[in-house]
Amino acid sequence: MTRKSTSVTIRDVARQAGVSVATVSRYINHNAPVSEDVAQKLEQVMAELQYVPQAAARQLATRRTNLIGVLLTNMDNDFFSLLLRGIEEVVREQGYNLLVATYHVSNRWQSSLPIGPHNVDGMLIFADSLDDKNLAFLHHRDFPMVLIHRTPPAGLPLPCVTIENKAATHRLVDHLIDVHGKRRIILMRGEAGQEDSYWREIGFRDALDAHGLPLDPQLILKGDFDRHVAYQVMKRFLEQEAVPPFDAIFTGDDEAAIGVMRILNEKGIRVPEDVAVVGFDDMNLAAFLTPPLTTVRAPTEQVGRTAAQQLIGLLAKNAPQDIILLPTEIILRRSCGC
Amino acid sequence: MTRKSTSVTIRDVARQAGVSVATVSRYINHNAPVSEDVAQKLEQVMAELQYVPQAAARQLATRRTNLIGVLLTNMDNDFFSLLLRGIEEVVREQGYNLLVATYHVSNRWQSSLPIGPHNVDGMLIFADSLDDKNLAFLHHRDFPMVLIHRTPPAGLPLPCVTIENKAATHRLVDHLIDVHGKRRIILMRGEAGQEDSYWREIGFRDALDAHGLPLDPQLILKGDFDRHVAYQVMKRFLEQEAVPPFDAIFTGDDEAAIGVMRILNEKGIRVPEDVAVVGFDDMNLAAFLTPPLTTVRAPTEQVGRTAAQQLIGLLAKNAPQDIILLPTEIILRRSCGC
DNA sequence: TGAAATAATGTAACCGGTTACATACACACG
DNA sequence: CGTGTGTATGTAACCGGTTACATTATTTCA
Repeated sequence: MTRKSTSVTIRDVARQAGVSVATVSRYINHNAPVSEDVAQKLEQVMAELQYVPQAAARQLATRRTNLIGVLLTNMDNDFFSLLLRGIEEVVREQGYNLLVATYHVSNRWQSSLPIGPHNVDGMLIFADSLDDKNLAFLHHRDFPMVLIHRTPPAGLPLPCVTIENKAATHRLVDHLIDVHGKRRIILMRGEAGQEDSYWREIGFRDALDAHGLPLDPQLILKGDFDRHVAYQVMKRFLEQEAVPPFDAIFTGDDEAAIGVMRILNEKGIRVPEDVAVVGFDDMNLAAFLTPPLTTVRAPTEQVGRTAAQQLIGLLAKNAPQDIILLPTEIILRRSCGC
Repeated sequence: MTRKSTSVTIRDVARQAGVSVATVSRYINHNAPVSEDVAQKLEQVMAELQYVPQAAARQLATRRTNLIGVLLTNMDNDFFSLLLRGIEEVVREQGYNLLVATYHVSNRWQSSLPIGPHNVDGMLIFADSLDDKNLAFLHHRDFPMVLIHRTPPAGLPLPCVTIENKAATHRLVDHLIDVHGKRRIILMRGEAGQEDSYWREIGFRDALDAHGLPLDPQLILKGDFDRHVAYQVMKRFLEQEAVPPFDAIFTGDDEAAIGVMRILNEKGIRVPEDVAVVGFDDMNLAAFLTPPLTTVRAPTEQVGRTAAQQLIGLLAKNAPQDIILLPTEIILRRSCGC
């Protein structure tokens, strides 16, 4: 019994069942009628031989991979757990498989993309994981893509799914000013170039403008959406010679809020009595911080689901919606003084 | 310019460069020397044509997919964010791509596995995502697999990576008894059949035995490693006619601890003054709960990395270590009374 | 100087599916 | 009874790479 080493092929099945490979293929894919007795015979033979079609061969022949790619900037955040959950759910329901990779614009050393037309049928692209040049190239090749938490660059009509950042931040800052009487609010930015960070800043500035409040450049810090960075930056801010007066902090996102609240606590500055702190995202932790964090709820799982649906629609040649802006909602907890 | 619709192939490159496809293939894979001038010409032509080899064709020819599969039970937990992070890091470094799927023993309706030998070169299997029958079948086919948070069933010498559950739980319960004088400790189990849950229970019982304490069956609850389930179960427990006395709760994992602490808070039962609460995992949240949660730190990201390394070792025909038990560490915080 | 070894390249079979096209057969209809 | 229509099936080309084997040119060495 010197088996040919490799696995059982469609030809083995065909031979065993006494039919041609075409008939087997047709039966497997249900794309042509097969007589009842042949069907039964095939069913039996396939079970007996434990036959499973080789994905690569099928992909080569059909020029479809049945794979959806997801490109993330990194996975260093519980945020991605939610996003992936939403994506995975839809992808699985629709009979696709999921290829996950990380990549970042700044990865100059990486020659080629881990996923792309050679690999997957379509691709979800998170934020700055891919630069405009690559984006343009792939779009020119008619490669189906949906952007997540990023709007398309000028001239590239790519569908995208993101969240409402500006108005929510505006309202949150309004709340700090109107309800709690705050006047000197620190703005903590996310990573440079990050779109969420950009729109949150615009919302922040608009709110200040609307109340005729100036934005003191000394009160602009850079938290990078990272708790450790935020901790260090805030520490340095507080340990300056002359600390500018401030009565509230918009931390950019919840991760940064965690770092900020820790250093405030270490310095004996009370939240919310001495200073109000607000975040963005409403991640799992937010409600459990001390005090519970006032923030903006981002429907991250829903973003994942929606983006996956859009992409799979694209693959079925459905015209996509250009831009989907999912609504966000202010969550008032203790940390702002409420 | 009526292009043949599909993408540029290795034959296009060969023609354009005036060499044979074999030479192109050799140059791309660096598995045979190519003269300097041909190399330069190819470099130029490939850049010009933006050539990227088709993964499916290569997979078919080499019978390697360059893909690692991960099978999870679900993604409803920040736990998986950490696990995937560790896995992804190693997989990327080693030049593989990552296919993520969810599956569960109980999914009877799903006919075939989303990932397997037809799909990937090897596979990481988390806990109960795959049943013994499938496991045995795949192992019989010499399919490279590594189990995560699960030891192999009898007779199947599969490598596995998991954490030290029993001793850590034992020490944690010791601590409750010895340091804080607890005598009536509630045991909250995880999902039935889950191996972590099993060993934690063993550790729990051993600790009680070692102190000559009986385990009151009334104090055994089922939290399913889920905050909502734990909340409801604990609620029902507290709303019984005659609530059995208790002075501490081992919640099984941190997720359950969250649910338990919430209902205790609602009922006006103080932690740790009235009752001590301890968890397991030390997830991101644990340190931020009120009070901060005493728990066991599980090196989840490290588990992911290690499992991925083992699997990739297997693919390179390295003999794997049979069972890798990563150490855990007790983290004492406020919730136990410390 | 000629035989043998070495280096660079080409030819064509092969991986395991899908599918266009051909074929064979049954049945209906004028 | 010949022709037409429809159904079930087979044959073989094709998808786009890899690689065994053959071939040619160049160098080495007895």
